[in-house]
Amino acid sequence: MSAWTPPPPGRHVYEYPRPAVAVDCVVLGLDTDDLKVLLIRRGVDPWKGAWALPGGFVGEREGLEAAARRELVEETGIGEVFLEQLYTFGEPDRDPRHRVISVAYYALAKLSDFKLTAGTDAAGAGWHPLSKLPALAFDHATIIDAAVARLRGKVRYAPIGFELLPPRFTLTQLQRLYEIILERELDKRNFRKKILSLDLVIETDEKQTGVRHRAARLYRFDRKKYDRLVKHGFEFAI
Amino acid sequence: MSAWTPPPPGRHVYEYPRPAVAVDCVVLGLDTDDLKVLLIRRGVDPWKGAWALPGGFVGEREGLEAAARRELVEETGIGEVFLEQLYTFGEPDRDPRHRVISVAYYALAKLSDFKLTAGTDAAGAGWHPLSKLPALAFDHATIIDAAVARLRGKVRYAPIGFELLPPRFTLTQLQRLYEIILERELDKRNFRKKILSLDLVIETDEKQTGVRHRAARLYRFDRKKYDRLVKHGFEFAI
DNA sequence: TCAAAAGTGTTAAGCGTACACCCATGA
DNA sequence: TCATGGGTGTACGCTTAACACTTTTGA
Repeated sequence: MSAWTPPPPGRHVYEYPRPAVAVDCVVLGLDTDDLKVLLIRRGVDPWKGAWALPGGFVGEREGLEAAARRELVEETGIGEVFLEQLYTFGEPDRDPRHRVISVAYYALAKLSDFKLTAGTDAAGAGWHPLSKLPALAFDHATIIDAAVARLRGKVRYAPIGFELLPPRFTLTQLQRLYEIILERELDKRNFRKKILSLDLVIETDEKQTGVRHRAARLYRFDRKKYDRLVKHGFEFAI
Repeated sequence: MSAWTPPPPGRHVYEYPRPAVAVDCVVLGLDTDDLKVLLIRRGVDPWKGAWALPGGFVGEREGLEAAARRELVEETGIGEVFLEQLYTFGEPDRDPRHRVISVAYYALAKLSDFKLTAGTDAAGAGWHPLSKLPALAFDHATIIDAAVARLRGKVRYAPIGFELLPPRFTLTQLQRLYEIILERELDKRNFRKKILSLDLVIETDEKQTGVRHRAARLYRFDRKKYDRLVKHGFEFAI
């Protein structure tokens, strides 16, 4: 940036070839027993017909996160989700035709809010388990790996897991969430003790419904309290 | 693969003005009792004469990290340092004249290897303590904040602190490093116990020199062993 | 009444924390 | 010999980890 020099006379900076700038979104959702990622089917070349991350080019006067949210709504109908910048991918040959730099974002969605059909739907969008992803366009498999690594790293030190659950959840659901993301089993009693000792997950007087065994109590995450504690130096940790 | 080709005639995405893509580098170094950042003086408008991060535009067929390393060498003479992508800043108005998206990197340098004069030198580069930064060009103050936050967060879970020290260091130097970065005092005995228990910092038979009190033993970080442990699931933590 | 998951306490080991004095060295 | 930092151990409290049975509910 600091090395920018004015374009020489007679030429304008816009005459130089510049990379195109895109955003791509890795939307992760939690299913019964695995994480899923939302993919769309590409309708145009290159990689026509392949599965790809939702995304697209950044508008001329549009912020990066704004572009990511716009693409998410346009291509998948998803709005109002947790969205965070992940990494910027800019290898010169990641797009076979011309230089495209992609600012990747990852989003955490409550799967229940976005029930697409299991594989593919009319709009060409579908949830795919991370364990069996189809062939993906461009370097999108790498981008997904980075998103999952970020989630795994961050879920233990930040209360982002709740973004994957409905507003009211059982402690067992929460435990399953950590087990799925961290890929290891947790002890039920120790988990509950730990979670409840943080005093950020508070019990409601509601119970689980539509279940054919003893109904569990529903809890909710107290974000206001969390925000307050963070201001005083509190650090969340599981 | 294929080189960039000029836009074909007619309506095409490439006719639209595109953001320029730059890289900026936050180079952090550890001084006796604070962290310093390497700034250069801008020679051109906008912000002519202001201090700014080293950086510049990404070449047409150049990777992002490659661009960051190139700018670092060109503008400060620094090569061969720890360098990691930080965040991409793309607010539409961050550059007053035209759209520039900047992929920020942060680097950790051994200050001793790059002794510039305390404030400014001939080349217009200088180390500035984070506690009294001059007025900075563009949103560079924000970028520096992000770099420091990343360092603070990461230093506890990854052995990146060593990048700020010479290859042989005393345990007191290492402790000071953590104290400066984390902004809190640590207990000497507990710190040593903890560090040595990780078994990644190993004692050499050398001693500190040029010091007017008892010379401390020098240690080194065993990166090979660390890499080996990481493969088996080990997690570094201070 | 059975199947399925909810809910609940105790103990032992390991880890973090607090704390103070003698030692080696160069000026 | 003095000033400066180097180097060392122990005790206490808290956190983590291991572990199994009873309860509730709907089918």
